Amino acid sequence: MKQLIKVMKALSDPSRVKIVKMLQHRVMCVCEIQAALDLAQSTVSKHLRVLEDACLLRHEKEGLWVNYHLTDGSSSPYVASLLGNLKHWLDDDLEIVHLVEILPSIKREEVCKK
Amino acid sequence: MKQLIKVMKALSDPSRVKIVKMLQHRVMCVCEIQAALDLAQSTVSKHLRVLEDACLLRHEKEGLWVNYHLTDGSSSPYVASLLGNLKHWLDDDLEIVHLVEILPSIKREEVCKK
DNA sequence: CATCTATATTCTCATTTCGTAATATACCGA
DNA sequence: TCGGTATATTACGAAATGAGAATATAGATG
Repeated sequence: MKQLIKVMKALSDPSRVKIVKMLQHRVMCVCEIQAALDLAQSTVSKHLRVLEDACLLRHEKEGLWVNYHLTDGSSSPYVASLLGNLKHWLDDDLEIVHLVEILPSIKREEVCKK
Repeated sequence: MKQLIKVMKALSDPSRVKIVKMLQHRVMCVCEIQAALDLAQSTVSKHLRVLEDACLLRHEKEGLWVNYHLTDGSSSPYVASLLGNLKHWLDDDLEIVHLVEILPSIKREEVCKK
């Protein structure tokens, strides 16, 4: 039960769902996600932690950057099903469509170094 | 997006998930659910409202009683998928197993009239 | 080592959420 | 219509949540 609740809670926030939808298209670092969602860096960092704690994401360090990507869902049937569903859910949501559209223009070399 | 978040939030609380799992087995009125979960009546009533607002439940009046039951999921793919998944999810969860076990012993004629 | 940069953590505040008790409402039966 | 019962709604407190600012940490580079 605890694990299910953790996954459901993780996916109960629009920003976090948007993060998942973006990561379906490519690996992203924190500052790229921050640029896409227009949130404070600490806010993004915390959202990522919640998603990772629910086993929806993983991260790998690449120098200064930290790359986040979706997991394969092998940690639990909840994660597998929901990540599977989210592959098509919201694909016609206007906000998501827009996010995915601007995704190619968000490059870490340009977005960071403020 | 809003609809998805509403469904996810509705299923982000253990008590509400328990209600869904019980309703898989039979229709229940508020006082029966209250007896099963050992919560205040107002608490149960509010949980039911959240679930119904997310289109996971419906209710029908039967005299003084209000019978709650699961929907068929036709309101949205989110509801359909999650209700579908919840048909087998948690079936081996100890707390859920226990709830389902005591379910037959909870009868409105005995449980109400305090 | 000193410094810059990307990220994580901490602090604080506003909002939401979950719970109960108290009250209001709806419906049944006498 | 009156009393009783089941449920919904309201009021309110404690705890969790989501946001940003400020600070700490980690890694790269000179």
